[in-house]
Amino acid sequence: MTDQLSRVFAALADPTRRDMVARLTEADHTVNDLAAPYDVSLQAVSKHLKVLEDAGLVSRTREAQRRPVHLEAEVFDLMTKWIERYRRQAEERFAALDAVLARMQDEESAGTTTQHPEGTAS
Amino acid sequence: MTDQLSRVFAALADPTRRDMVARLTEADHTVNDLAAPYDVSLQAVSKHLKVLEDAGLVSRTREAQRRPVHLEAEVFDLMTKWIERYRRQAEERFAALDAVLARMQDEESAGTTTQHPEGTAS
DNA sequence: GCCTTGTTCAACCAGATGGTTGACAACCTC
DNA sequence: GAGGTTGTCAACCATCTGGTTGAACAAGGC
Repeated sequence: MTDQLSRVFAALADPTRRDMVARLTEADHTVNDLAAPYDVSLQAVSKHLKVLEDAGLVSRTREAQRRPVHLEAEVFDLMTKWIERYRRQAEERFAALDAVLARMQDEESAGTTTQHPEGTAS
Repeated sequence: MTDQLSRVFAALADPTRRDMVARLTEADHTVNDLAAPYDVSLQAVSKHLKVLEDAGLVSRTREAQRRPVHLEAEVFDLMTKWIERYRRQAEERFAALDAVLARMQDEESAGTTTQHPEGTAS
């Protein structure tokens, strides 16, 4: 799992980390700050932050003893680009399929052998 | 990791699974079909498919001995909704921050005590 | 009924992940 | 410099993950 896209997806696969990211969209936070709502050790939170940092989702600077955590929102684009690309491709394909089905339906009701009346079908 | 959003992110955190999804946007595939390009056992691919299925990203039907795999593209929306929500929130915050900084810069150059000439600052 | 094709289940293994506790580094304050 | 704050590093542990192999199951084809 070396590529960044994988790391970003993996980082967001954890609810705690997603919650951290959500909170970081509102303001920068220190580690203690971030850890407060969760019922885990500070060290565990520090580990989560490392995962987010390795994925490029956050950055940390130094400010006296504190290490404020800052969201790097541009990384979201990596994901949305991937998702949108394949979503579009899938939608085009499904649209084409629907068109084919509709044409088949038309041909059937303009029809050859079938004997159901045309108005009752849902 | 019980919630679906986590499962979807986790499912796409693997390059092999992302590639499968990408190929499934073009056409449905059987398991054998899907497995062909990868240098792993059929069983491993079957496991990957289980992960994708549990995440709701694909569905499988039966067709003679075959088990065609079909992409369920709507699940993408789950992710894009999450991402877009927080991306927007982050962008708004950063924009507000930029505005504050700009105002501070204005006030400074319109200036009280500072004695640098107004036109040289980048 | 039996063989072939397509797929999954079960058991196992190495390595990653998420958590813990304890030590310690870096920095402010007194 | 002693002492409190803030945060990380190291070692350890249980569980999950992605892979393997071998056996089993399901649905036709013959």
